[in-house]
Amino acid sequence: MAIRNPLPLTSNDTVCCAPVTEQALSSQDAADIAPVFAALGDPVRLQLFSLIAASEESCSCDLEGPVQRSQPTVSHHTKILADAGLIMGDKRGRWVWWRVNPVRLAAVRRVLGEVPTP
Amino acid sequence: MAIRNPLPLTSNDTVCCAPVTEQALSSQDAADIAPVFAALGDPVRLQLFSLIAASEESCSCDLEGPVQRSQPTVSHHTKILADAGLIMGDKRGRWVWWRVNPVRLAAVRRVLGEVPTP
DNA sequence: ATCTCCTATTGACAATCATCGATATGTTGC
DNA sequence: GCAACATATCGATGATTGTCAATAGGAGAT
Repeated sequence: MAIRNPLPLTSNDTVCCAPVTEQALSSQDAADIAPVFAALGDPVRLQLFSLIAASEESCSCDLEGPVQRSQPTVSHHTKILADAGLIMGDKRGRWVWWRVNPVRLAAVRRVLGEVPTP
Repeated sequence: MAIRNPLPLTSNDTVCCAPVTEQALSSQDAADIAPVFAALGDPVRLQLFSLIAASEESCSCDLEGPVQRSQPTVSHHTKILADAGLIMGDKRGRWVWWRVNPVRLAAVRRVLGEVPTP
């Protein structure tokens, strides 16, 4: 369940780029970050992400019902969310438990120009 | 240059849904909001959006250079960003001047669970 | 070991999308 | 009116994507 890194994070958890409201992105940075937004850009994945984000942990078996998609399709979408670094999976026994990656979520917010909390 | 409304805003500028960190989205809400993230999910569009967001106003003629795409392609992408409500275009003379829609941008941040600024 | 259950992968297909050349629309200046 | 320019639309094409049936991989239980 390794996480590739389309939105690079430095070791101290800051983000690669300044908020878009402050500085335009280079083509390279845009190419790195866009997949994270694309991951949230599908209705099924956005709902899956919200289901996982709204509770501490979610089993995959709890996700198929709400989104009304087949098991392979849900697995496909969780993989895309995980590759984007937005969620992390933890296999315990037969189940995979998903939770959001709060650092990545904060990074996405910051790219959108969130005012830093003082 | 009318704006369709995939992410409904009420008259008082609040958002349709609670942050995903607080409550999961319904299928309907996810379907409404996903196009906004999809609009940011293309590298060219994300860079265009950042170029527009980083300055008060941007002429279309200033956008083709940085993203290295043809005029029809840039026009296509600005239309998608505008349909998502993320940018607004103002035609003055021969040029269209683009600026971000701060309300919509704040709404997107809020969906991602931004802490409300007190 | 075998059976059962949960998840991931493969293969295929229809649908959507990004891209650009050509063209249309509309505006400015002469 | 006419020429020049900025933007939008159309049509076509190659690439990507969302979906599911079928199958494989792995973990617990008996």
